[in-house]
Amino acid sequence: MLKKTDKRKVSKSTISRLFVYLREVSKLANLNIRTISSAELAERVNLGAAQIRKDLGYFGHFGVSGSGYDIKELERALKRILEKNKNCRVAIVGCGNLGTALISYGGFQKQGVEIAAAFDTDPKKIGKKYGGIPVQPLDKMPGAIKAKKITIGIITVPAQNAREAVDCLVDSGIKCILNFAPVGLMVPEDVTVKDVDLSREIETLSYFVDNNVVG
Amino acid sequence: MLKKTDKRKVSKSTISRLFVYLREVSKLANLNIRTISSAELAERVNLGAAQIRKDLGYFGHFGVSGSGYDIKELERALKRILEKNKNCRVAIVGCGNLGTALISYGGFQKQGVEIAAAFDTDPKKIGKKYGGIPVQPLDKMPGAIKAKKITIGIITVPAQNAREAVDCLVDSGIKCILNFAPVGLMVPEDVTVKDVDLSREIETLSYFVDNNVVG
DNA sequence: AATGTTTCGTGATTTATTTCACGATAAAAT
DNA sequence: ATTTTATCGTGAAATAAATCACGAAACATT
Ligand SMILES: NC(=O)c1ccc[n+]([C@@H]2O[C@H](COP(=O)([O-])OP(=O)(O)OC[C@H]3O[C@@H](n4cnc5c(N)ncnc54)[C@H](O)[C@@H]3O)[C@@H](O)[C@H]2O)c1
Ligand SMILES: NC(=O)c1ccc[n+]([C@@H]2O[C@H](COP(=O)([O-])OP(=O)(O)OC[C@H]3O[C@@H](n4cnc5c(N)ncnc54)[C@H](O)[C@@H]3O)[C@@H](O)[C@H]2O)c1
Repeated sequence: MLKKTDKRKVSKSTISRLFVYLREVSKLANLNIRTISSAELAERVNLGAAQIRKDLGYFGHFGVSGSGYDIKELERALKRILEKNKNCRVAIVGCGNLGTALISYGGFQKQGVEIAAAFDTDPKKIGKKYGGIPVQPLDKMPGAIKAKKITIGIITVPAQNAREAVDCLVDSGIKCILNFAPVGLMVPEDVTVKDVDLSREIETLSYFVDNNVVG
Repeated sequence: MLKKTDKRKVSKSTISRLFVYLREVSKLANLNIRTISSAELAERVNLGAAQIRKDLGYFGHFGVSGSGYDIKELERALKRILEKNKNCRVAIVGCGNLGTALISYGGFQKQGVEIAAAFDTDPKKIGKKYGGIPVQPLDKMPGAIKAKKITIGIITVPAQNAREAVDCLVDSGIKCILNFAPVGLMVPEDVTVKDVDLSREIETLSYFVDNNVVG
């Protein structure tokens, strides 16, 4: 296992891929398959075999030369690396089209992601429930975030309100934000923002369609 | 301007950032600001100034030494590079939580992205309309895609139905797919798939929260 | 007109990420 | 027991992307 100080040497993309491996390996475990080679796993997740071996290599030796990886063992190892025992709790800020779609999505639970609170400024929405989660006003945020041990904020408010949403999350002690609003957000050094810009994804794809270039 | 054959030298990330620059520059144009330096623009979009200059450099000389970029001119140039005059039409496959959120989203229009058709297999959904778009069965897809000149397919069906959705899109002539289902999709060589894996984004973020490492 | 200041454009450099390639190892076969 | 085969783990090489740094160009000031 990697020492704490070495963790920053493992790239974000590696970690992100480990979740893909875990997902696939869990699927295989349910099918009662015993072992898998890096090449077979690579095929299933559309990645290179060397990539998989290298990614795993940062954390230890999980495979057996000649026969590949024991699926149960690999699953256990990945769960340990990714701390998938520990649930992660998130708050949704902005209960519109997208926010409510996320709240209503059943798939997060299975991945250990719990939507633990939802916020909105619209008085007509406050008090409503989506997927059992009541919509609260912003001034309840600091308390709720602490009480529910929420560590991630998800911003699904219109771009022009994103500033307010971020400030409120940061003031509530949140250090990690997933932002769907199409604006660059300025945050303190110790806060991480990951942007998901869906319009941009589509536009970028469309550029490559029109130019017949595989991106 | 870059020759057609050179386009594959421009990275996907560069193209993706150009859309960000365009968005910001359009905003500035509306505020009647005349010029901006790469450093100021960089600040606004949370990127490096050199990055911006380099990205633009692939396509021509748009700036003026000493005074920066003329905003109107840069906006025009970016629109030309990105062919933002040409609208891009997409089809949504799977009108559940996420699919309908996308259909109902007003922001795509502004970015020149038109949702031109929607499909589902659920008989209860077929015929319904979301944001004015009627939900059609899968067997109408090839015809609708050709008739509406749709070039991008968006997959918002459950993972276990993604295979069917992809096959149907590919058979309808689609070469570019944005996939929200958390599965690796096998497609022919000439088809591009961009995955948007929201669970994975959250999980990856959460890993870095817990480990106090800024990703 | 000369001088100082700003900012671009871009080759060179650095950093990050992926892929290659092969020795080592373990299982299977003879 | 030896050979063959499969497959890992990983340093080295290749590729891709971001950042630096500086000459040249344009503007501003005196
Ligand atoms: N819906 C989509 O498919 C989609 C696609 C791409 C991008 N986005 C982006 O995601 C964000 C949300 O989109 P949407 O379609 O759900 O918008 P929406 O208008 O349907 O919902 C926004 C919600 O945020 C609430 N809100 C406004 N200011 C707030 C604040 N300061 N604090 C808390 N809540 C606040 C509003 O009351 C509303 O309920 C937008 O930034 C949008 O650009 C959405
Ligand atoms: N909703 C979210 O916030 C969210 C978050 C992360 C990932 N996702 C992923 O996005 C996808 C959609 O999620 P959702 O919550 O909207 O699911 P959903 O169950 O609400 O909707 C899925 C829709 O697809 C339709 N469908 C099923 N098979 C189909 C087929 N072969 N062709 C056309 N339509 C078909 C269903 O009838 C249903 O209307 C899933 O793969 C999910 O894992 C969703």
